[in-house]
Amino acid sequence: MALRYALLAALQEEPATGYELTQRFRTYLAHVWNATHQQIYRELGKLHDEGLVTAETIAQSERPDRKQYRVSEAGETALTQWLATPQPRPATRDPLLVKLFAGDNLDARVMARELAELRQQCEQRLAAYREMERTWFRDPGSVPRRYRLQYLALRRGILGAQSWLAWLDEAEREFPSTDDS
Amino acid sequence: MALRYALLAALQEEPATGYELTQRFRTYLAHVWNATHQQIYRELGKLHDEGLVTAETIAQSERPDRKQYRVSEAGETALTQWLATPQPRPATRDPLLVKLFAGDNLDARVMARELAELRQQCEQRLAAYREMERTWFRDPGSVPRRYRLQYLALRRGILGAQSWLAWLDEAEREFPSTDDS
DNA sequence: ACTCCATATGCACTTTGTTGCATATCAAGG
DNA sequence: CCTTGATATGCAACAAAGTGCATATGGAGT
Repeated sequence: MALRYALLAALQEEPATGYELTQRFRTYLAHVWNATHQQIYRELGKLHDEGLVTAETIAQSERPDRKQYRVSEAGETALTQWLATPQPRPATRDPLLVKLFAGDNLDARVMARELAELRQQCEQRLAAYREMERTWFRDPGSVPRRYRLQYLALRRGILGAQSWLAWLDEAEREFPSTDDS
Repeated sequence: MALRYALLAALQEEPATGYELTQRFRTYLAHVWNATHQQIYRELGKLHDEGLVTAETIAQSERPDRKQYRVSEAGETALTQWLATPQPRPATRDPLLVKLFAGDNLDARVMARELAELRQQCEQRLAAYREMERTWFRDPGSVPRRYRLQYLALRRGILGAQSWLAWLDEAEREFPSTDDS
């Protein structure tokens, strides 16, 4: 359900094509809502059928045609309504933690490698978030509200990554890395 | 995919009925993998069809029959194999953060209420985790490995909840609660 | 020449999770 | 007496997300 509203919100910031939206979801929306291009195109089609967005085809020589979408009035109404509805928290489902419940069948070296990979991923993400923080939100007080809210989402990404790193510090004591990378 | 392995891991700790498993998933597995009883029964059926678990029907007077499942050898093999396979991290999809990207359409009072609810939820969960910590893991060093790993999962729950509370401290500055509860 | 990558859009199939409903018994409380 | 809640198991329909594949062009690198 929320994908469509993520799309509407993104389109409201600026009209875009499916391709551009895909890029936004990969970059500065990755810590908020993940979606593939297939999912995005599919949902944009539905949104269009339901009249929540309008489409404009832009012909290009040298490149495939682009379809630019923008939010319709009905779309804005739908978005506003959804915003006012409290959303249930997403359920936790983490395969890594599931593994911890397998006890004796769990190989410590395999696990250590998986933890190392996770650490790398977290560090990379954290670095990317820090980079965004530096470039766009150097002085969060002077930023207009719209972007201050986005900064809050980014802050969540940062705090989330940090909390995973803190957990990894504990987990790596149980699964010491053999360090044969 | 991971649900079945969560079931196998849980059954390996101790054979159980779908009903008992449902209770475990609701209590001390809630911070690891969420599943409803419908999902659990369905997956147990598949697991049985595939020979990864065996079932024993226990007739009860006064109560509906129970079907107790236990992991078969094939099941243990499948579990071990899965454990050795690195699992991709679950993608972030958070409707609350999506809302932050809607900018001007987002009502501050509505948001403040949603944050308050989230805070309550986090605090409740944290208290529940702390309780588990106290009752089962008072001295983590003296606990056998199998349960030390479960404690690690619990630690993740605790750190996760704390990191959300830290974020809420920041978010509530942007959406001050009117405190008319 | 050939391959890879970016641009640009999509369909079809499968898996996974959600939601509503169904059934049967017993104990406890109003 | 009647309802609610715990015990105990499931089916069916639907929604959401994942995976594989398809197509078309142009530029850059080997």
